[in-house]
Amino acid sequence: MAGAGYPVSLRQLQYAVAVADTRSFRRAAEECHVSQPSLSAQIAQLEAGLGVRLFERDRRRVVATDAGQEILERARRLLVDAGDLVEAARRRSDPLTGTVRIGVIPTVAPYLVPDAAKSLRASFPKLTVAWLEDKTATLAAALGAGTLDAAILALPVPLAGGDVEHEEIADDEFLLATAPGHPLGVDTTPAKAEELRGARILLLDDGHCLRQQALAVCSMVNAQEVGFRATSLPTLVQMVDNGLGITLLPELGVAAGLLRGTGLVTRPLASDEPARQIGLVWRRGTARRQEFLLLAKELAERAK
Amino acid sequence: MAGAGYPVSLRQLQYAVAVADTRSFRRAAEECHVSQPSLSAQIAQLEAGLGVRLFERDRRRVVATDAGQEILERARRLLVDAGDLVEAARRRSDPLTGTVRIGVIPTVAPYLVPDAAKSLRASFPKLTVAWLEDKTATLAAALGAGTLDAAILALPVPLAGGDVEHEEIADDEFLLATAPGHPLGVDTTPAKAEELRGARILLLDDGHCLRQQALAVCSMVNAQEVGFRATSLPTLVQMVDNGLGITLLPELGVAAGLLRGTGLVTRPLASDEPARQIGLVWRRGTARRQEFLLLAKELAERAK
DNA sequence: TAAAAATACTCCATAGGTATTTTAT
DNA sequence: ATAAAATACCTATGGAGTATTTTTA
Repeated sequence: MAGAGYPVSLRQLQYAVAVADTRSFRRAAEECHVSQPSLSAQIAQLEAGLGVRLFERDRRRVVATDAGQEILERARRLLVDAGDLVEAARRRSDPLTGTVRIGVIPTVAPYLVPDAAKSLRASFPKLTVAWLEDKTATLAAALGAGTLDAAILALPVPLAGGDVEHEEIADDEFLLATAPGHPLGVDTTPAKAEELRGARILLLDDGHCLRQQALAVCSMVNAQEVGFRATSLPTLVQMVDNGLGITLLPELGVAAGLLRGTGLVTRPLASDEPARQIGLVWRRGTARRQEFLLLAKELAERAK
Repeated sequence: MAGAGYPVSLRQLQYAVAVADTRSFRRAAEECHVSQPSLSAQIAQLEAGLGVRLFERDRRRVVATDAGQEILERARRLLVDAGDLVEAARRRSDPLTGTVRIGVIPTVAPYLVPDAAKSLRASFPKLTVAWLEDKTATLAAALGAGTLDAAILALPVPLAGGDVEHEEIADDEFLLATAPGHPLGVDTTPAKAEELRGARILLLDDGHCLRQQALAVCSMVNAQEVGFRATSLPTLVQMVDNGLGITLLPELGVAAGLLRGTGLVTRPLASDEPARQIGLVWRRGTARRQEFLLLAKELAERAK
């Protein structure tokens, strides 16, 4: 078991990952705050220790070899795990303290974060939350890379690689939103998907997961999407208010005042229509699992 | 992403694990081939870097603190992963070479290993296999600890922690074995479990997984186990030959000559009775996955 | 030629060693 | 009294720095 010690060091792996990320020894050295020769030496030593060339150095670019690809992938995971180990120790000496980086998707952030931040500050005064707003794909990547501690996403989590756990925060139902006077808005009983058939539907831009989820409702009845798309929920609301069509809005946003200042009318969807689940997601093995469970509980309270 | 570098080193973690394993700084130092003060210094530095005390040093014993328990667990995983990374590089530069440590359970080893070793030597001449015979629980632990590369076990794998993959090698059917002239042995048609009702059954000692699997067949019909147990299959065969009862034997052993020199009679069990599956198991993330797939294929051929 | 990585060397921070002290039973 | 870990202090390996050369589009 003891063997002869590992012929690699975490620092060397860190440097190698930086080289892979920046595709340059010089830039990697900058990023790691060491001189280029120092970094070169460490990479050379790493390659010697492993008995394998990791990078092919061409004149104007550095590319990972086939073996390098695999080693780098393992190195990234190892470094994330090492970070988790360190973080675990920090948690031990002082739990619910320090800074936690949480990503939130744009269709949830404005309607949950302000309230949540206030509530968390009250419940966990020593915990600082750095909120980050971005689309699902970006957040998922950051989570895997260890630059994000947790993320508030729509479930199920579409994470390519990487082992994650989650805890549900809220069921976010869709509401059918129409301009005042629109025929679909007169009735106030729950709307069946059937009623959308042939209606002019406005949706969010691509890249928003909310778009996919709304499409799932629409596609069932072949509803007709109009030719242009909104880049945010407030824009979408404006467009509907201007009579360009109808849309589906998340209850969470509406409850948080998304419709303030407009004349929009909403109806719930019939209960058999799909709702989207919002959850708090984190890397399995994170040091802060306990905290995230508490956080999720607190957030679930707030979402009601 | 770059941050300030990790305040821990693989070497420090190695030392810490050695201390946890030996429960002594002095013995850990020996195991790591360094002086005791050197190791003490590294542990102190590690504790300082993590901001947490890992070990409680009492007069005559060293015990891991609560935090130490968790950190050590993470450290072990990290070191295994680091070993896999190094191994992955080695594989790259020279695949199907070197030594691979494979554990085998006692009820399979004598009947598969001799043949398999010969066949593997022919197919992969540069690969040396170090065979290890032990019970399932021991092998599983060694696999998790990284002191074993793979194991031939009965499926499903009863691994507590640790992520493993497997590939099936063989379906090992049970044969009903009786002393010559025993009423259950006259017929040669497949035996129904029903027929075992009330019979005096001989089984292996505890700790052998084969015992559990045979019990699964017996318990269904409430067969009666005799008061003593065999410690190995050959002993079991002798006992049956001496008329102490009947038993269930794995086809694999019988095919390999387990009954040679005895008068035992066997009948297959009816096809709806459970057979045990033998598989090759390895840690997920091992560097040698490709080799193990080839190995399993080769072993599956041999098992026929 | 110019930009990037490799080499040459110097320096110092630190892992490791030996000798010794402290501590707890 | 004794066994084990901590401390003191010295050595030397190797990681990091600056200056320079090599390499190749």
